[in-house]
Amino acid sequence: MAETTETGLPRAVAIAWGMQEVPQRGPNRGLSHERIVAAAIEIADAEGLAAVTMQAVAKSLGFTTMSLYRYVSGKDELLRLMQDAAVAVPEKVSLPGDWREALRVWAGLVRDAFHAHPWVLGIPRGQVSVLMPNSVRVADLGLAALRDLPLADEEKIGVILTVSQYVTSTVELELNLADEGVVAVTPEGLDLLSQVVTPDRYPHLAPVLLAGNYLETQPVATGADEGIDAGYEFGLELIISGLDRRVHGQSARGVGDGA
Amino acid sequence: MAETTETGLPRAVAIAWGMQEVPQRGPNRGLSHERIVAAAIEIADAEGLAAVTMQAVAKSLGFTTMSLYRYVSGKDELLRLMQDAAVAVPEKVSLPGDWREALRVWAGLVRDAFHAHPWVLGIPRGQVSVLMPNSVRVADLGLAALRDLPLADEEKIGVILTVSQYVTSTVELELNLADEGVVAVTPEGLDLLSQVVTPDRYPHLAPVLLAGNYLETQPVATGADEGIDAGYEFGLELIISGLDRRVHGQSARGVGDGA
DNA sequence: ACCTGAACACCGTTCAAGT
DNA sequence: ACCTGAACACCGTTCAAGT
Repeated sequence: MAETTETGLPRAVAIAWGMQEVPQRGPNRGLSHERIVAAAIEIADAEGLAAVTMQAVAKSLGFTTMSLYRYVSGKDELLRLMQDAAVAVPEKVSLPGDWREALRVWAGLVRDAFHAHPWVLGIPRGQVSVLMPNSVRVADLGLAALRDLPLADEEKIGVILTVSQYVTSTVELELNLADEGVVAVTPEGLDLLSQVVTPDRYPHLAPVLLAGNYLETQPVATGADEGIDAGYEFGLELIISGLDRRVHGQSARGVGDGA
Repeated sequence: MAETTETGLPRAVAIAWGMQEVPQRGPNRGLSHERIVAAAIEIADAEGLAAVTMQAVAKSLGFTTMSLYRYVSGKDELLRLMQDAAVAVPEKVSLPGDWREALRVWAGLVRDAFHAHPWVLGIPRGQVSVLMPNSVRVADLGLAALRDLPLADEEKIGVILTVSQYVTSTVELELNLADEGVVAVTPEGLDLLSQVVTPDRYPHLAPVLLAGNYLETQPVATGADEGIDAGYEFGLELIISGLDRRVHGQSARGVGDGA
């Protein structure tokens, strides 16, 4: 459904790759896709995604709101461009030789990008394109990390999708907790809650909640990042471990070679 | 930061558990939290999240927009209540004895819930509470699936977080592709793209893209669900496999120290 | 007490007009 | 050609007023 240009690509993709030429010739007071996206990102970094309105972006550039529409078909398109620009990864990246370590580094790069621009996670979904420049770059790096693994291309892509999805949702959860604040639950609140989260209705969770292990596991409470990072690594290692096992041929099928 | 009621719980949590009493006595023409949330969900199911405006919800109930504000502090709170109500899981669920199979079933329940109300994924983040009724229910079931596993409570919670996060992002990706449509890329578009996604700049991805394996792996193109489901199961099995290995005492890090 | 009516500030987007 | 000005339809939310 994404509007396709005469080039056969979604407009945002064409723009991001610099293929959507701005006609030129005329006054040209200096507006461009790049400047618009950069201004929008600056606002998002400073004041959050909600502050990114067409009027605010235009104003910060010294233009009227409507001038933006000559470069961007609407706010949706601007958001897509912002999203891709924000998940940039360092120009030079050297990945370790061991695929497990390389995958950890790669996951860390993705995670860092989200930490640098957390508002990316607030962009309405259904607007991500795997064909945008930075998505392509990240995918390429991911495949590089798995270079030596005896897997089919489709499987490698499956792995990097799984890992990047995992990283995404981990950061998302992290941010949710950070501003929702488990702190919002006072001891009295917990007391009240335990009247309704009873062992007979929630036999497995109730004991954990009462022991304080449920909310404590949701980090932030301590203010330290330890809990968060531990949770992040826990899941990542689960995936890596599962992949390791699969590669060594001892999944459900059977036990393989002794290599 | 979430506004806390005098009960010591976030307002949305109190409402969802039925602890936020509506004062009563007076005209009372029949509005209630439940009816408002149900009406909003009906609109979201039929026309998408964007169609859920305070005015639309009120109108569908035959009330004025402002009447809603007596029950709900604002749209944010309404969205939180909708979210929790939407991820409901069947009343009676029997999980298989084997934890691997139980985890698969559990993940499937979560996945079904998102499929039934895909707009849930469009709700702005930072508004999820793990203390809402259905979240608690789902967590309880997840712990039930892991009942017999020799893991600490914190670790079990880590596992169900990892799995539910994975399921969430899988469905999200799936929906993105469904309405973004890889179809939007014509053969000419792919041609154009290959001029910029070159083997020298993207050594690992370019060959895959040219072979058609990149976009094909992103399903939908075929219209069949096979690709999607295969991708979903691939990642899930990776996690389960990793967990299995961990439980059996041989993590990826210490491959050397045999079982 | 519950609900309404009118109003406010703001948003994305259009269109015709200026240079 | 690029940009502006005025205007439109819509949104969430407020406040004082009705019953």
